[in-house]
Amino acid sequence: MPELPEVETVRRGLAQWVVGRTIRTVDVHHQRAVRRHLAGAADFTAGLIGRRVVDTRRRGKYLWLPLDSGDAVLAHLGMSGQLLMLDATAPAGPHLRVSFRFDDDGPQLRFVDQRTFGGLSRSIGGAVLPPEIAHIAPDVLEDACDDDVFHAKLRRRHTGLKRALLDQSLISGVGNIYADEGLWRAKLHYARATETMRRPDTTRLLDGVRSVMASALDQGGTSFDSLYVNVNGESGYFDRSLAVYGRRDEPCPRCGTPIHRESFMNRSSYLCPHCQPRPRNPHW
DNA sequence: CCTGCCGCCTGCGCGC
DNA sequence: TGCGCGCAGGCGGCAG
Repeated sequence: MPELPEVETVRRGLAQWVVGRTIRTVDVHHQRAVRRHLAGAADFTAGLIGRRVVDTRRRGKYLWLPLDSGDAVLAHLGMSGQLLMLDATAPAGPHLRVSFRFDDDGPQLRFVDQRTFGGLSRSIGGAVLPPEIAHIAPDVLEDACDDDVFHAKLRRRHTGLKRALLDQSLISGVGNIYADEGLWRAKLHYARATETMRRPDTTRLLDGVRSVMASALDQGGTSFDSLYVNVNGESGYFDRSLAVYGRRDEPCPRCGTPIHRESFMNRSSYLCPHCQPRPRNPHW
């Protein structure tokens, strides 16, 4: 499940493999992969051929490849999307959605996505910041992410803390896994009413999210010696760095209390019932 | 305007 | 063995 560290790992891989190369052909193998390109697959492709990739950028879980035309290839990996660099002779595989060939006949860029929640589009004039993601707030690792601004927005909300953390228009890059991990590090409960957050609470929360993401990034960013642009959440840090996510009944690394799994927002939330006590006035 | 819920997808693992 | 179901979950759209 790609969240910010995984997407950033992919972006770094792409920076090595595609910047400076010119697109020769683009094949859309599955229409759903370009559904966000409203003008259709043919239009998506037409504006890419002959264009040179000049950079790689990311905000939150979105990444984009600015082109020399001023447009950009905008990508979201969804639940299961991968951007892979593969030799032309590599087999297509059942989940191949879009493939890019370059005019140097070098490794191809392939968008592979089992569950098809992800997708690509061509963002018109989106090289600097695609207008399609104007509603996405700066992510937790950006300089543009102002902690005071986030705190003020949080206090104006009337909802639970985890819901707010997952709202990409408030702060971006955080998904279910890093939300749970960040809340655990900050010793905060997911149902804490956002309007009751004090500045030190917000500081702890942001510290928690940033630190867990930083260590994930450290451990995810080690495998660029092959053509494979790592997006697979199962590899590397996934098992080692997580304190609570997916660890029901295992001891809390801090206090030993068995981790709880609770259903919240129709998904799993993992927490330590001792370190993260339920607030007196929870906001579900 | 704000909040919260639904639908979109596929593969895996479990219980009967 | 096989079938059905729950689960994984990000996000756009929309209802209230």
